[in-house]
Amino acid sequence: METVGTVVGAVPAPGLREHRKRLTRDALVRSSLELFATRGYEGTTVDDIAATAHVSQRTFFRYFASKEEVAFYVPHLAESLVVDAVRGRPPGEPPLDVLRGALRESWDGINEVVEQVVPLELHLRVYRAIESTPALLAAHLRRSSELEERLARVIAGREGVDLDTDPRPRILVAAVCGVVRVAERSWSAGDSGLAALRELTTAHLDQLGPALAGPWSGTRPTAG
Amino acid sequence: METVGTVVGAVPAPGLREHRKRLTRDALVRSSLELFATRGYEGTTVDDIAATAHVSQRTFFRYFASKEEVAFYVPHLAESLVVDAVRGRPPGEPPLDVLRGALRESWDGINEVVEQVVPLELHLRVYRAIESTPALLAAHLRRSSELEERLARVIAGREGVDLDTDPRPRILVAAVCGVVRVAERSWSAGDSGLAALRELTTAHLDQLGPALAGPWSGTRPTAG
DNA sequence: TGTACATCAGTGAACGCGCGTTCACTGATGTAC
DNA sequence: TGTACATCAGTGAACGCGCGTTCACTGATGTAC
Repeated sequence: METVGTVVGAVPAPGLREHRKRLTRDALVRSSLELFATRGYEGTTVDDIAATAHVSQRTFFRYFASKEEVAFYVPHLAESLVVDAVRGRPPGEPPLDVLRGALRESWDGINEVVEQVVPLELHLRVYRAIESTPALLAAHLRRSSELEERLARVIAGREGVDLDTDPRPRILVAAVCGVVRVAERSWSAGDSGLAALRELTTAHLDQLGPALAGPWSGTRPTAG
Repeated sequence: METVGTVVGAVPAPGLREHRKRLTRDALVRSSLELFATRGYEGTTVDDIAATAHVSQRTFFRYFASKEEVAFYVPHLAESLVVDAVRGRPPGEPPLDVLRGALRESWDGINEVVEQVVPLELHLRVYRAIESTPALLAAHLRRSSELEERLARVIAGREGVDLDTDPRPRILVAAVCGVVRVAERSWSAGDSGLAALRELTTAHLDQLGPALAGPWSGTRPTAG
């Protein structure tokens, strides 16, 4: 059943012990997400997760410091890709385009990384549930604000400005992430897939300028 | 010691029972904030709060559904003022100016409302601590996202656009609130008062345009 | 290839803790007459 | 003004619950020789 980097894999042989750790950890993540998706986050206890993954509760806490941590393991992986993408944008590119470009080029990589741990569809079901689960939404927003800080740091570095005296990096990132949040939120209300989220995000980003410029034309934004 | 709308007050006589309820509730809020400010939020139990306010733990839960709720009682009051201010802006004003104007004119009212319940200085100490207390920060951000939704609804109504099909109200609000968050965050890192937060917020809002326009001039934003 | 030892993933059981709830109750405030 | 009753704020004590921790332990993997 498992094909996680066997002999043919391009990654260095992990050693039996490391290999088992990865199996255990992925089993915990998968069990968690399956339970969250079916019974809900609040309706799932750490004991449930451990039992479903066939390990002791004690073992769960060797891998994850809290129930929250396992819930955001997959988003955590995705975030690193976005930060890396920002770092890799061509020098001289205007900062707003840097963020937009980095987001656009991250999607496929995120897709891949997620699939290595859990079925993408399962991740999406849980990701959608974040919005309607107060504890998860709160944690998600707090984590997002940490991501914003990381991104602002990278942007400031790229642009050669001082984050302590120049508020523009944090302001830019806050505005862009705010828009991304709006897209996330609208998306989670429906039942469409990742492609829809992608399109909604870029469409919303294109509306940032028009939304700030006023007064608006009475009926519809500039781009359908 | 207490001068909460005595005989001379403009508000209708509250009745003895209602009056006592208010005293109890305010005592709970004040006790909470004092404990949060000294021992920290995590270091304070609901039993501590009840004991300090000289009521039973049972009574605490008659007034507040959770420890989180009492922590955000004062911000909750302030939010209503901002929403009302948005509603009261002159018709035809461009939406970005509506938000900026509403924020600017809310400060004094917030000040007053807060002082009616707890000393402003105490509120500020706790408000500052939000940023460094993961559980509080998470709750604050989730609550802020609810406020954003309320604001977007009001803006959409004012502008006569449909919130379900036009993303601009939510996008505008998200961008502005994102910037306000950045100001809050910087402010909480220092030890200045409410006036400083006020100035920082407006200054940051003025930087929203420049931050989105790029590439940035190497050294400093347009306005110091 | 084989033996001896070190490391460390996993165990199981028990516990501390604080949140929030439930129960049956008391006594003060409000109201009807 | 006085009495009878209704309402409802507050009580106290006990509890359920799940998170996250602690303890002393087992047994598999890794390594040195």
